[in-house]
Amino acid sequence: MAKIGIKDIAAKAGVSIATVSHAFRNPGRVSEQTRRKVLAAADEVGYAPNRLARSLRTARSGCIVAIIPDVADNHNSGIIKAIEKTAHARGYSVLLGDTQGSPQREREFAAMARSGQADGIILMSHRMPFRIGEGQLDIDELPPLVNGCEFAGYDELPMVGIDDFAAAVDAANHLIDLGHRHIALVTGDMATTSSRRRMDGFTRAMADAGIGINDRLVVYGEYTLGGGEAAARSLLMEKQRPSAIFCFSDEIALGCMAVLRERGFDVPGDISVIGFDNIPFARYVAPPLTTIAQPAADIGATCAALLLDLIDGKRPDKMRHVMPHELVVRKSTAPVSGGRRT
Amino acid sequence: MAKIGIKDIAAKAGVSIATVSHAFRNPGRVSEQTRRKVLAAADEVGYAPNRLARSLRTARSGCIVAIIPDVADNHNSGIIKAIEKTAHARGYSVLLGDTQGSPQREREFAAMARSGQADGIILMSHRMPFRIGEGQLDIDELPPLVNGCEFAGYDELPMVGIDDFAAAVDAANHLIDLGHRHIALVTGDMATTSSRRRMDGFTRAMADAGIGINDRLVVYGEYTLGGGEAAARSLLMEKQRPSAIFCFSDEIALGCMAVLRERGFDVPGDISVIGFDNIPFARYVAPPLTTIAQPAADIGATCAALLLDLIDGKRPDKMRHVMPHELVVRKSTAPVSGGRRT
DNA sequence: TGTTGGATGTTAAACGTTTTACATTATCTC
DNA sequence: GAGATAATGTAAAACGTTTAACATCCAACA
Repeated sequence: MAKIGIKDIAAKAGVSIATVSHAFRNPGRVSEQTRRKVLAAADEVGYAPNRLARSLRTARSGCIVAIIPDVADNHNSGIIKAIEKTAHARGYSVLLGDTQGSPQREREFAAMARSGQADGIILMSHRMPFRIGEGQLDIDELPPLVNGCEFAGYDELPMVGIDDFAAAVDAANHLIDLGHRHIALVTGDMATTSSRRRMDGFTRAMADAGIGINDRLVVYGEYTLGGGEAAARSLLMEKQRPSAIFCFSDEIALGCMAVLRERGFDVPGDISVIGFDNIPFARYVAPPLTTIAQPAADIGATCAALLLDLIDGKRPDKMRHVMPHELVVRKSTAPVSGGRRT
Repeated sequence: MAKIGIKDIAAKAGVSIATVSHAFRNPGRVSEQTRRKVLAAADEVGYAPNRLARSLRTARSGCIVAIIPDVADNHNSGIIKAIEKTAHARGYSVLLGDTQGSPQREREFAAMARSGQADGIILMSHRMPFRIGEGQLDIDELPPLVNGCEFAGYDELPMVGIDDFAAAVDAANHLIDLGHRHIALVTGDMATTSSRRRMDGFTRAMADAGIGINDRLVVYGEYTLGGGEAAARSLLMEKQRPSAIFCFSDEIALGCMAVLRERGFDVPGDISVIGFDNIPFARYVAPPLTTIAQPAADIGATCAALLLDLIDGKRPDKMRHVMPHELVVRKSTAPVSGGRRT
């Protein structure tokens, strides 16, 4: 059985292909009787209209591409799940653009929107994957694009994410309020705007509290369990031991906590640890992790909704969508212990 | 600037559109000189060939769809990451088919392969999303499809996954060897073939050891942290308390361990817990989780490689690809304690 | 010198839809 | 019964590529 197309259905139902198309896409344009005839014929042979042909004709692919550094990251996967969900609800499919941080792959995925393969882009990166200006693309000629969690440098693009600066301030203040003075920092990739803003927030909070930052206690890591692990090891080699560690992600925090435990330190008895993201695991680990909650599902859903609106030609009413974050205090942070004060 | 197409490039370079196409797709068919001319023209205006038109003409979309119950699940996300990686390496994109277990959505995603939107399917479900036989599709008319981790009931389809039966036997024997007799079981969705086979393996191991299974100690849960949590709560209400719990996933295990801890039970002192999957977190939690490791990355990569071969018309040399599993003994299991023997 | 054949380029027909513009009826209004 | 209007169907032109078939040119060869 060769591939069946609209022609076959037309022949089978004894009508023209235009009528078949109308029967599907445009009921009302065709009598109820013929419509049923067509649908019956289609159903009988299991006809599925060719999406490519349709998309070509209508210049709408029905796909969006989500450009994301790592699907396997817990926070990311929560976001992308929400993206997929809302996209699907509105009839769109999502192409998975896992880049592993490679700018080249970011560009490759972004190019899908220029080749018609996708109608828009959710970009969870701080890099603009198109060449803008100077004879190249103009900023308002870009395909529909929304920036998720990161800022690619163009105010003309909608972006959704939390206020990383304020969130970091909250995290730092929590530690400071508990009496901590020797606070270590474990960052993720500092190329990202989110990490930079968190860093700024931390710096500000410390300054406001009149606490100096010990450079030897800030380690520039990466957003993984292994990153946290390595960071903790290096931190423990310092003779000035921190009484608290602020980690830029929960995965980092869990990595840290594992080596702390292994080395015989009690969390939070000896060292407090605060994470970031509030991934589902956070409340299940021992001790349950104090962290800054990000509304991953909302972020993803908002990104998708915004993008689809953009595709539909609706200008968003505001460009910066800052979602609420929240300090979630659990058991991994505690007042600095008098005995161990260093 | 209106959308630029092959015609514009042809005009710009002073050649026919056929030549432009050849210059890209088929160098050698065109002189080096004209080729450069064309590429220059294309580059100047940033021409990107329309993928839809190409796909329509060549009947190749360059996409595959990965049908998976939940991207946010740690084990799944590892698999899909590998799928994306190998697909990308071979020039394919992956459409994300997160189904949340809905058969309807499974069918919707699968339909993408019938409508030309995707060239093949990786199906991580036990349900066949097409109607086979009885006047409908014949089994060898299916789009290229490989079964990942689950078995949809057709030996004609390649499948890749571990030997769930043997893996469950290994897990059970580990517990049995440690002296456990009152072993609880927390399953995931029992509709899946993987869960069933694990159940069979467990049953067999227990039978072989001459240990009766206490029905009150098997709880039919779901593959989530919350599932594990609920299961543990119900298990602790039994007067016959288990000395060990075999969980069908690490997430379930971590959910269990959290409530055990909360209720004052020591793992593994009071109760041993063994998981399944060996997600990255497993070795970072406290206590580090004993589990059955699945080679998630290999599974994903193999699925993708197999599918792409299938698309290229290569018949796989074997249909059943059973990947190695491995018992990873960490600290969440221990010999049954004499004192607490119930 | 006429023939062959490779190298290079072009024409035009697909691919399977959607959609505009038109044709044909049927129905209504006066 | 004429004319207008609505309802329904169809022909054909797109959409932007790829590719088979054909055309031209020129070097090589007998």
